Amino acid sequence: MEGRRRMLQRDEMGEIKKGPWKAEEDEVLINHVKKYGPRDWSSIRSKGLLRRTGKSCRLRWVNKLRPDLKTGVKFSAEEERTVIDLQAQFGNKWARIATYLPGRTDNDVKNFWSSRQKRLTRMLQTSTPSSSSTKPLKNTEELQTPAFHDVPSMEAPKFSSSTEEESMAKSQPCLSPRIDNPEPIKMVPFMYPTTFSYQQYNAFQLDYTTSEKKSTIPEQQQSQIPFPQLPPQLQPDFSLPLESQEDIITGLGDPNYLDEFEKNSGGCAQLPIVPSIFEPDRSCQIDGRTESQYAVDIDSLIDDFPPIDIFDHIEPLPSPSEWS
DNA sequence: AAGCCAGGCAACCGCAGAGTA
DNA sequence: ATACTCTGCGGTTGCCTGGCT
Repeated sequence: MEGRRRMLQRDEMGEIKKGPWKAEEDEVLINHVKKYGPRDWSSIRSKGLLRRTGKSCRLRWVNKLRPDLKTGVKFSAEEERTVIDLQAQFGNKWARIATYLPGRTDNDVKNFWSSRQKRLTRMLQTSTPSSSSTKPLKNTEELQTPAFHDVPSMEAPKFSSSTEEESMAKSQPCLSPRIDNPEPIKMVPFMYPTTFSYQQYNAFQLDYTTSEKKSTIPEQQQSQIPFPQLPPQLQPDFSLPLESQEDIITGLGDPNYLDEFEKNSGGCAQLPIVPSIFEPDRSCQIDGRTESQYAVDIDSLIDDFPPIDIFDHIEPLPSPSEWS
């Protein structure tokens, strides 16, 4: 409210104008770019063409007026996958990520990502009643990596130079798999590593039941439940290539996977998201060197399912001695 | 019909780096 | 070497809209 009043005051005083752009202003801006190209943004104001700052003009051009933009088109499943993959590699380098998505701006990517994060957060919060739902998030770090600090980190493939990295990325606009591999994709058995304890596994068991529907199985009996059972829609299919299995795990195979996940996982969705990350599952040649490829990298996992404080609700399992 | 809420989006702000006088 | 300007980036905010109650 205060901002809007300030904005109007400035406007009336003939100072810098802010807020939504009018069609006439767009027209002036487009004409300027036609004449001089997309630069000298500040001169637009100094010449008295518009009462907008150079920054504002540039932003308007880059995000809305540029001719090659995909305005009003939702992110496709492919684009979504690319963003997820690149975000895992580059972090929040939206401008850089946007260069791999024709017609998308850094703002688009940023907005897409934050919407996605919000949505995931909401999903997890709805599914984790009591303490966590009322506990405000303090910072982004808390949002991202609560229980992974002790997990060995998986790094994206190393490149010897930024040029190499860039050329790789350019030749692979959709980076899954990230690197050209002439070999057919290997079938990877979906195995639980022997060093991975049941308790650790259980930490990844996301309970998507509501508080009402929450399991009432006594702890003792829980320990008798056979080792992780997946609901049919999340069962890995060993006949599928790795990527498809990854899709099952992350849900990326379905463009509306979040919707479907939200709808269908009314029961206890157990996501076998851990095992495949512990070992490189394919390798490829880069300039004569062998590079390991991971099915899922830890960062993207974390980002895909920001656990927030879901671990607050993991009840301690009975000790092995209590197992019958 | 009105109110609430979440999602989508546009735009602003602060900061940093590059270029230039 | 320094100050200034321009440009670009990432984070954040606030408005609008549609769906739901």
